[in-house]
Amino acid sequence: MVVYAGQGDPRRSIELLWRRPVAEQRPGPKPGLSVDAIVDAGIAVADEQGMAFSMRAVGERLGRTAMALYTYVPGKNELVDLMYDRTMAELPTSYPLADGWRPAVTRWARDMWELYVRHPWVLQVSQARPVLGPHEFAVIEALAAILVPTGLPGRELRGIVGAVNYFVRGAAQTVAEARAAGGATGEADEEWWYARSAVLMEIEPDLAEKFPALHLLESDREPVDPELPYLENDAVENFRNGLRVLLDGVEAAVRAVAKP
Amino acid sequence: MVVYAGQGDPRRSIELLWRRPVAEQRPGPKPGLSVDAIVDAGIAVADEQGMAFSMRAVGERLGRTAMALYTYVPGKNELVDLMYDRTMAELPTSYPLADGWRPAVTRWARDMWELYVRHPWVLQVSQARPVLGPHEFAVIEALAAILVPTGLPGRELRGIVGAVNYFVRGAAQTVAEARAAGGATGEADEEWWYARSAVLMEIEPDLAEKFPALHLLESDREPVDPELPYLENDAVENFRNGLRVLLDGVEAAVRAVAKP
DNA sequence: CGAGGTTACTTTACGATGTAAGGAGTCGCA
DNA sequence: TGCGACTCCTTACATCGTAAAGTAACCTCG
Repeated sequence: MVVYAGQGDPRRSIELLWRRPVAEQRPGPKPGLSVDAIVDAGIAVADEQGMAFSMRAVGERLGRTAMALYTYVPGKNELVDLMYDRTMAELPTSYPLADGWRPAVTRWARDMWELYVRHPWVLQVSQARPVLGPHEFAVIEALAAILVPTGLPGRELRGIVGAVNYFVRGAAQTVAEARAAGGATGEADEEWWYARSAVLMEIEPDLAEKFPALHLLESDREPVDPELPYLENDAVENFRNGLRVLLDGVEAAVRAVAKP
Repeated sequence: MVVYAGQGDPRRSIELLWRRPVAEQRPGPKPGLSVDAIVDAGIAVADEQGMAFSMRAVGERLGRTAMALYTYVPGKNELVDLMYDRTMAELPTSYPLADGWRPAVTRWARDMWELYVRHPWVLQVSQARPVLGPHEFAVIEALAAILVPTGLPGRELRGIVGAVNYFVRGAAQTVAEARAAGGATGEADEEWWYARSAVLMEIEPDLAEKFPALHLLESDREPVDPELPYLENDAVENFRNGLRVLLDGVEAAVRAVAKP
């Protein structure tokens, strides 16, 4: 389930995201909950159960029914937006530039990647239309602030920011979903892979000849970290090497601007 | 809804994917449907309604009930796997290398990008655990076959293949979801953006000062194609520039191997 | 202090969804 | 001719987001 950013009333959504203070001293019973409490509960539930968490589960965690949430939040979509933005607050808002842009971007990417792995459901919030919350802005600001001093033009910068973003997201998705799928079925990566590749080899024994380049691609594979499961090792390796290549490309662009 | 690759019986899944021929001349009534017909109908419905299509809708398109499908296909997850692999068959299985790897990879990326935009639901099939169908293999084989002749080592190649993949997926997701969200609500990009940015400016007037780098990032924006809606223009621009940067990185790696 | 209106929260209910269970009809082969 | 495998249907269930309406708590104003 990909959740699209606030399709309801834009004003209500944005006021919630930016925490417009609600008028105090209102008639009626004291609120027993708060938007913050609901968002926290939502994140906790989503971390456990993934994006397919239910409003009932969030309510239950707060000792309420699902419908109680609708007093504070217009619907599940908007709650997810709030959860998304609150999650982004876990990241630093700036990175030291003492050693230049490259280590800074690398650290930004690693932090982002770790956040995705920590909160895999975030990967299922639609990227197309930004949530437009304060912390989402801050995260991209942090990356932009690293790259702007390179002197690259806006067009170039947007391409780079996009590419780094896409890359980190994709790389993280690989681990996150590997874990989620394993967790859901209780099946470890190795078992999953083994069961399938065994059947595959039996049904299609000449795979290696049919896809020679792919076979070559899988050569000299060495575990980066023997503690980690199979697919995760792959993902970590791909993240490191892929990011290096990508940043080499950025370096070329930066050099081209520095010495025209 | 992210759909995880075949969590059911591995043998059944893989036999379906590789179209193990079913014994003919079986007792019982003649099958009125076929796996192929169901997969086609599924793709058609998913293209219209997205990944949240229902088994009932697929059945209806074939003049059957939802339950009729379960005779041919174990469940929705497996059907999605089949749809995914069939979709990958739309792509070329090899690219000419006459002009070197770079234009070939560029074309691969563009073809892939267009496929994602054509079938946005494909973006929601989990990447972590491959579907392991013949056409999925063929698509990665095509990319690998372009890059293997560069002489790069396996580790490096995997990083690059991953990065290109992630990048294309991410870039495509941006357009695809922009369209899907617009299509779902009947709301054009411009309206969506306008409604939100107006409220945002009203509530948080000093955005530009709060996020200076972001503000700079948005500078000198020119529509690539005036026919296209707002967000799509962005996406196309980001795709071009991002891919160029990424391939510059690959070029650096290739040169490093060529002349050590 | 008491009435009236507003708010917090609950109960109930509705229309989706994926799919399990079981039955009705159809056909090949003994 | 009948048995058993097969296709397809009907019915049913749990689960989901959330609409509607009711109840009880509480502030404000007379």
